Amino acid sequence: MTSQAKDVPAARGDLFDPACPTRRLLDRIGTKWTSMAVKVLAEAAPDEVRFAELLRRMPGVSQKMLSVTLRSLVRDGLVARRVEPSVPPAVHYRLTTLGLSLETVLAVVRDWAEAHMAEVDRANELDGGPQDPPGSATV
Amino acid sequence: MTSQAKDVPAARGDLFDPACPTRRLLDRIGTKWTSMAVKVLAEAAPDEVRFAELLRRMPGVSQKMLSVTLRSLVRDGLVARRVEPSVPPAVHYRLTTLGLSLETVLAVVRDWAEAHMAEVDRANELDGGPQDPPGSATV
DNA sequence: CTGAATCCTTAACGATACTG
DNA sequence: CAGTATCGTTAAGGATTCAG
Repeated sequence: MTSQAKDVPAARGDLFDPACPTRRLLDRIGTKWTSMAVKVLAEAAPDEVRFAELLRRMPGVSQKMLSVTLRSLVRDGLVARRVEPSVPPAVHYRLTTLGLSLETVLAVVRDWAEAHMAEVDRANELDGGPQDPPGSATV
Repeated sequence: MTSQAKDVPAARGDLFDPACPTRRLLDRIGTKWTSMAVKVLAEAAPDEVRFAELLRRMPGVSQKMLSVTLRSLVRDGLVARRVEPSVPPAVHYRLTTLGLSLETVLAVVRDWAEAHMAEVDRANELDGGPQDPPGSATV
């Protein structure tokens, strides 16, 4: 649908490319439950975690969203899915090597967030708050 | 201001909190143009970059989205905005110290993306393609 | 030049109900 | 137990227009 444009400049670096890997990665880890799922699976690693268990360890997630999230992760090769042929069926999930390496990245994101998001919050409060900080040309 | 709640379970880790800093950070850098804006500003640092220059260095972005993106970044204290009182006005942007530290995180994300997104793509192709890879316990 | 305001389309997300 | 299907809401994002 969108791939047969005439020329698609692509300009300077591939970072501006619509197929920029960074952009696409951010699209994935930016979805609401992906990072949490990866974290929970990483904490359990190398053990597997069952669907219902993930549901329990991810407060707020619905079955649908967990299902959608896991399917994406499996499709991306970040999570492995193993079905135990019993009744009722038991499905186990675990991070692949690739998924584990991604967890490392998410850990960096987490560290920054825990270290600096309070600062971000403060900046926001000053902006919307009663204050009129000197030097702010709010106009 | 947010500290006088009754108990706020906070359960295991604050990572499951709806106000989880990681989740909120991902919401921000997950927006389409934020990471690119930060990257461009980081490349130019410590120099400032004007609005029109950013527009040029971020192919595909519209004036509206650049404006929205920059406003968010400024609100979050990640970017500083300086207005030169001339006609027509010239507005300069630069990363704050906080913004520069975030760029470090984004660099990690970028590195992983460039190193591993091809693998993710391959996993997706195998999934939707004609192949039935040996050893994949898809069941 | 720099931005804000408006309209529209798309997709993520949540709630719910149903199936093997 | 582990999903899928459907529906409705919401918000991100793009195109365009107007203004200081």
